[in-house]
Amino acid sequence: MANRYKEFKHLNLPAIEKEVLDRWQRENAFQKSVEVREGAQPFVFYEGPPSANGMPGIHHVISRTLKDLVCRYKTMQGFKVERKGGWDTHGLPVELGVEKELGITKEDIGKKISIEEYNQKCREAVLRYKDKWDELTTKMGYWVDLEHPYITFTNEYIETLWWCLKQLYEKGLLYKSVSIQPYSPAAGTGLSSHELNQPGTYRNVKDTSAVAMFKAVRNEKSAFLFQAANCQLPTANCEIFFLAWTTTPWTLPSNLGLTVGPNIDYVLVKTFNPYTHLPVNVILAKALLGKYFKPEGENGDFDSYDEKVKLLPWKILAEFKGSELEGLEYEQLLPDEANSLAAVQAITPGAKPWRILLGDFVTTEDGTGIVHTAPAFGADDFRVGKKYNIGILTLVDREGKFVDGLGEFSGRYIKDYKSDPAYVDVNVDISVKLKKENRAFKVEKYEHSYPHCWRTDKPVVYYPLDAWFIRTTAVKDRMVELNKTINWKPESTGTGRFGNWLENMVDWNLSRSRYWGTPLPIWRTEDGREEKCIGSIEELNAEIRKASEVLGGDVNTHYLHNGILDLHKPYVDEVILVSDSGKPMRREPDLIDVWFDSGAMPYAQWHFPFENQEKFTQNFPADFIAEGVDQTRGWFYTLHALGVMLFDSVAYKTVVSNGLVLDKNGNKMSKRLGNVVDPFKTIEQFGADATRWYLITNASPWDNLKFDIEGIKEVQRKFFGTLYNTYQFFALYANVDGFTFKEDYIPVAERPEIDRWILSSLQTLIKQATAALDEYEPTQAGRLIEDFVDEHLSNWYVRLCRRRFWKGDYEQDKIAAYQTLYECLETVVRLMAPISPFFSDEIFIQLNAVTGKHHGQSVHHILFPEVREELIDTELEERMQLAQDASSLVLSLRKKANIKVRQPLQKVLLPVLSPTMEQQLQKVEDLIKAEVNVKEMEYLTDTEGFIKKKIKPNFVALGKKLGARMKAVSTALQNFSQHDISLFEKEGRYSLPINDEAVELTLAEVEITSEDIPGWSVASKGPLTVALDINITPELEDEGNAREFVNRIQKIRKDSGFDVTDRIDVKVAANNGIAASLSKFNNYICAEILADTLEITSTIADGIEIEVNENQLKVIVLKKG
RNA sequence: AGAUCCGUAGCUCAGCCUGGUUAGAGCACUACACUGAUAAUGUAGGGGUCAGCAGUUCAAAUCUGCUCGGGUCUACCA
Repeated sequence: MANRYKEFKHLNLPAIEKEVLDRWQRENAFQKSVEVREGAQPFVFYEGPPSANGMPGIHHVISRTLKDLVCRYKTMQGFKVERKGGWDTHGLPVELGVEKELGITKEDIGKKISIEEYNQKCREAVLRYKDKWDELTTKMGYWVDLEHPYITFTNEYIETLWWCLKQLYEKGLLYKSVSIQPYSPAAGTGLSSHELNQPGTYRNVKDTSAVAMFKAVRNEKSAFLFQAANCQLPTANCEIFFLAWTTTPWTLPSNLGLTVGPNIDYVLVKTFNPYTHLPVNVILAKALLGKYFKPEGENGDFDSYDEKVKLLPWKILAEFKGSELEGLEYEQLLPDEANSLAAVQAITPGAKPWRILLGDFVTTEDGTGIVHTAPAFGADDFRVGKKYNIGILTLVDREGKFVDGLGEFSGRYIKDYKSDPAYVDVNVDISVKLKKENRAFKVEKYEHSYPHCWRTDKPVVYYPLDAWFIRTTAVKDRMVELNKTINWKPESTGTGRFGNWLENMVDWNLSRSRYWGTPLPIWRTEDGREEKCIGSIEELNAEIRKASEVLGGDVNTHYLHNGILDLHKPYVDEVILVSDSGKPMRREPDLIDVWFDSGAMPYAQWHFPFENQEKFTQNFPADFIAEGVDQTRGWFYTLHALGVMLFDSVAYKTVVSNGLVLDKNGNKMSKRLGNVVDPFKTIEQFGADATRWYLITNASPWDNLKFDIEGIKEVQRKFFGTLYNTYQFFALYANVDGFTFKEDYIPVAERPEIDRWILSSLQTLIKQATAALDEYEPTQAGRLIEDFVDEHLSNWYVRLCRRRFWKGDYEQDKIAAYQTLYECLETVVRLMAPISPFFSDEIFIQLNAVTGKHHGQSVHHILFPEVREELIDTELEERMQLAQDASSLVLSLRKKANIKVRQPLQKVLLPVLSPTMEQQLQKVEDLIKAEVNVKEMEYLTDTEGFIKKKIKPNFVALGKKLGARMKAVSTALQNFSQHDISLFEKEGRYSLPINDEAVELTLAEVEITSEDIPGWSVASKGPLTVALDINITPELEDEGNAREFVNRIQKIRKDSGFDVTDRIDVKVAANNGIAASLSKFNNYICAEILADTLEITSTIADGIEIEVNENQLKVIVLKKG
């Protein structure tokens, strides 16, 4: 055991961290922190896998600090906390990165580069920055198992994913359907939302838009409309039309419905068709009348309507809600062979098209408030169409041209996909046709923002594509229910963002048309009648052999010998399986959403159920996970969905979602803006500890953080600097006195007031910090620790106790001081260890190296401090607060009178309002006197006429009782005389007449404070008032001089580099006044400055010039020996 | 467009859940002081329509509604 505490020269956090890191590595500290808890209750943590194909940024440091501190804390709480690292390795960003690097596009795959080579490139690229990530992980002190991470592209991982998929398949939760997705006819491929969100894809374009007229069918349901239109007889003039607007007239042949908003007001309007000038009745949203009709035309003269005058007369015939229109039928707009009822029903048996539907998505911002609905070409359309079973028509092929059976339009491209100079816009032709047929109410160019394919620059369309779905909607209620058991931090994310998301859930579209990812393990016959879902490698290999036997030829010959070695494309696609009826089956070509990869990590990280069954059982569900709030609908969702579907369980019990890291101006960090903060540089410069402390204490994790390097500097200076100094102070004197905590622990009750106070505060801190951490509020915990170190420990305890450490002999009081300060330091570093693991460990080790109080090589192996409730003394903490306040008040009075603290003063007057207050103050009297340098404290109790008092209502206590009478009482109290107040105090109660009614008041319901002591200079804060006697007697002046002189000599000692224990001889030349002071206090001075002699003469030759209260002196200070 | 979080001093934040009468810290700035641990600290000073409007209440930074501004997620539409 060392016998001296290490004394540092400077505080150099990065250097200390490097040493600590080396030690951790040497001693396998992380591994050991898990091992020492062998057999203990596990605390389960899941690491959300990052993707290592990009560089880590500062925002990764915050979420990882959060994860790390919780895990460290729980370890210190006695739990066994394993943390398996992981890597997310599939997905589009990887593919795009590779394509960029190789200078190819998706079309080149299979041509310029084989899928095999392409995927090989992806596999290499995906862990490109793994080293950088590992480095950051290590340097920031994030303890996570980097040796055995799970990697999503491995066969084992994928095998578990397949197992999961098969479970879902067997539960009937996996199905194939169409979904409406962005599709680029020019490129012949679907686009992901990621691709659609590339900059520049949304562009303002001018399209031909048309308000088409859909003719209502007259029947029982629609009778009320025809009645309103005054058409008792079926005449040609009596036609009613629904108006619907579209910016894509090419979708009109595929129209199968019209959607209205149930709560939107619609009107039936009598008017003329502006193109054909035929009288018509039209229906549209009331709110949009102004778009089509001028106010002057309302109730205009229908009989003398002139086609040349552009003013349409119009008249509202009826008004109704959208909900009243539900189910009404209309005539098909552009009937043809390809979109006949027979054709529709051939695709969707039993479909009932051309009806009015209700949909919440309808707005009255544009168009007519009636939405032309073509299920194939819009996600909303598809959804509402499905609900009403109106069928689906896709009259445009994958190249973007009309199919056969549409007469004049067949074969024409809906947009200029071929860059044909002779291209004629089919949308215009459709509009012209409508105009001619009295089926267009308004046709115009319309400018709007429309997405374009980022590769071909051609407009994207929404198009039905085959996709596999997970029927999450089937377990929606259960997911909602279980979500309520999850502890969300902050809570609002769980109930709000996540809760709402669950409420509005749609089935999970799993399909991705890509190359590098987990293949969907489903094989199908060509007619789609038979299919097989594969759930393991073994099963696949068995099926491979079976197919080879049944189908013969060279089917699967490559895979017969060793089985399949890589579950990725292209290999799985070469495998042909055989159906039960003996037909060949090919794999469904899709890959699955990478979110499935990460959502299945609780199972796949252990290769469950093929291995580690017990391990899995012990580690599911997680006690805690944490990621950025942007993962709410990503990882948090997929984990939850799979947990519920596979095991009817939550996947995590607590989830903390942290906010974003913005730059100091509140802008999002991006490479483009050049405001990204390099985490390596930051850690290099300021240390991981200060960075972590700053990130955690500056703002709650879920608030966005405005990252400012100045904030880290402040943390470093203020918190770590103060703590470091406190330790240095301790080490300095403990080494001098040889304190090694070998003496018995002095019972706290036997220690001085101030020791009991700091220990009581320390217990309070432990209690509060523990509570905060238990509630996943590390910000609170950090701030509490900070306050304690700064306010209590350093600026009060150490400041007031300084003398106890360097004065006097090594006996009880001094030992008590050492024991107390030691306990504070050691406890503080244990409390802060989870947040800032390096410096705390260093200090802990240095302390423990001498005292050996703990068995353990690291603060991270021992237990978190436990509160000793019996040491908490609230009264003591309160009176110390009084002492601090009183001192502060006296100092401010000194300041006002311009009397420095070194000048002793005679007396402080303190009016006390109760005996308790007096007792409390008496106990801290010595502390106050020493701190403010006064000789006596006098308590004023009999105060009438001497102290001026003030009374005001205790609003909290009185509010409920008085209610509206509060104001009157408040005014009455304001007018109380000194006599009234003292009467009240004497009686303990007062009867106040308010509005002819007596209001009884007790002392507890008012606050009485002393305000003034006539003739004295006073200061007050709350109930505390102090007055200071500022007379300086000659006696006091002498002492002031002596103290000033001591101060100067101490400075010389320090400047001369003397040791704190060196003895000196002093010679001083002083004029008469000062000389008298010095000689009078000769003994005191010698004791203070450790001088054996203090010689006072009239002159000395050289020596150092000093000034004592405006007197010039010369001194010679000599070190002895 | 919807959901959600945020808006308090020049800056970073507390206080809001549970309403109570002078709205607090720290940083920065100015002056003075203290220091035998201190890169600290103390005292004093300037600095606030608590984003805005309306409501509830004896009383609103705090509760409710609306509006504005910022962020994020989702959707992107006739």
